[in-house]
Amino acid sequence: MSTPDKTPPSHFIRQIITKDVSEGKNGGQVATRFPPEPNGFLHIGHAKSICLNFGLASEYDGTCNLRFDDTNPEKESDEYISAIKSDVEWLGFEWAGDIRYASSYFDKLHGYAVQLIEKGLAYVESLTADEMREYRGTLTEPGKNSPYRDRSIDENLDLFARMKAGEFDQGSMVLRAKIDMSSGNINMRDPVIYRILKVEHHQTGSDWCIYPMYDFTHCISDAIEGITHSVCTLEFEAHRPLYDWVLDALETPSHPQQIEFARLNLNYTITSKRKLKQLVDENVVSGWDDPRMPTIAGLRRRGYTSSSIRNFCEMIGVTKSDGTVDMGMLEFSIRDDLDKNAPRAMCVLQPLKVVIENYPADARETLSVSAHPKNEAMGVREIHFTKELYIDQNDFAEVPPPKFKRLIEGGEVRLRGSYVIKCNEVLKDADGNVIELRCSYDENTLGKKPEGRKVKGVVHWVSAETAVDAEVRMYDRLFTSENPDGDKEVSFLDVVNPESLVVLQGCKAEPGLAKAQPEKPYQFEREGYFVLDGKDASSDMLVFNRTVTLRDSWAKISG
RNA sequence: UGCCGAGUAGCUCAACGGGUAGAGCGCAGCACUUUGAAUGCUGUUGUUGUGAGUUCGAAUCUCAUCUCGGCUGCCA
Repeated sequence: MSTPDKTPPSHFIRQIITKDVSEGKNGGQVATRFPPEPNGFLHIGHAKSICLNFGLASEYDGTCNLRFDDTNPEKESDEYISAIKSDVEWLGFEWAGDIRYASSYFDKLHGYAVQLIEKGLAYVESLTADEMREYRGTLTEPGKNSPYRDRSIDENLDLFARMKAGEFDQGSMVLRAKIDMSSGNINMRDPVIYRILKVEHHQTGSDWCIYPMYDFTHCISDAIEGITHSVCTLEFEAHRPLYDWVLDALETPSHPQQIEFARLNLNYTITSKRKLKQLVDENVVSGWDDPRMPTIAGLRRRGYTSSSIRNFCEMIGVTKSDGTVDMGMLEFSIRDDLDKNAPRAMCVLQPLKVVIENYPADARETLSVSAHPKNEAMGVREIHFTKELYIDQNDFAEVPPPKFKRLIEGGEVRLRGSYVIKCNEVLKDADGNVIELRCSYDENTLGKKPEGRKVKGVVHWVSAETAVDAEVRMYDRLFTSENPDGDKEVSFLDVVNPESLVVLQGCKAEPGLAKAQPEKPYQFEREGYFVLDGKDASSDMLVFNRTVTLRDSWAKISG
């Protein structure tokens, strides 16, 4: 990516912070946080938030905390915590100090809840969940006060203490903030702030049987950590009045400012942790890190680089309008990166044998080919020219379509980095399938244009003698629908692309590819960008994942 | 028939003390080319959701109206 002296474009959050800093608000400091719930893997939408929060912190010379918002032990687990940590690190960000956990504030949170009760601003509710729903009213009708709303402070204190002590059954009581049952904002209709959950917590074990709700926890956690700008997504907009209410009601160390931005939507993909989990649980994909998943782990295994993802996040901007980004943008950002940084290699995906009739059977020439056409610093690689070669089946046509410029019977083509060959004869099997091409090479065309004619086509190839076998996994978008989630009649599970993974066996790779490493991408010339699979490749079997194809204007011409 | 938010090129975004709209992606064409890639050049599309008003002048200010999104978990 070309980034010289390019200041990042401003957006509304940068403007707010710039203004705050210049006015000396918060002592001119900036402190943000990225607060995932450990209930699934992070996805590309989280990457946007991570880049925003950590990016803002570093731009303003501030800090960004990584805090697990772990207030619902029923859905959370430790395995997600470690996955999230490594995703954030891989993206290239460093959190300030130790990792934070909302659960480590449980004592303080409990104290604040007691403080709220003492101020007459919270009460213990004994209505059932169903009754509470009825009392809450609807979007167009106000709610009505609970008969338990006016319990005395002492009674509330006693009841809350006994909730904490485990005297009551799960679901029998909750602690509610006493705000306004007629508010137009349903979040303000006496929201629940503590519930009984007789569940072990992955961090605090069996210390607690009551757990604070998000709205109560998040703002206080931010305040405890001295967060200055609490950046979150649009769906929390209606929660902001509650965020502010809690902090105004309590004597907290600070009062951060919540700012909402539009979450990322990408076409042809889903960014819902719940649905992503469903794909994993129902074995539609091989796991959270399946290369087709829009998770950070999946993109990483697929061959995306962290810088391409960071770049993408900068490219799409930050606003309050809820739009859908074209997949093409993500693909642009990875191609842009890999075109510059991935060494080139040749790999024949669907081999077709080629025999050079005028080349001696026992000869072998070693050719030095540059690893990158525009970057000599990347060095050279060695490939071999021998009597028997492979080219791709797609690069030969018995009946060429219009404008076809690869190999045809009687025609010539350049073998990339090598000689021009001519196809003299086509051999077929009993079913009429082309199984071998008998060709001749022009010995005067190595590094030279052929004399007296023009050869337009260039084709990738490999020596049958020195090529190494490989499995290549051709990945494509996971869904056939632009908006897999958009149709209420059709489940996203029904629009999974059956060709999102096509496994090619018996591919022939140039010998240097035997030393491929995970996360070290290559461009397979004329095919796309590929990377060794980090999980399934072994010392005796190369397995490559296709990250993305090359731009393909031929596909547009040929349909 | 509530509250909140958003509506600028196909997509993502700029234009922020009012002066008839720009970029990236995409797309098209040309050049170059031992990747039908990359690169370079050129070009493309907008009655700034709509209708009024203020003004010499409005994407920017005012009013009205329409459309879309979020909100009725003891989820986050």
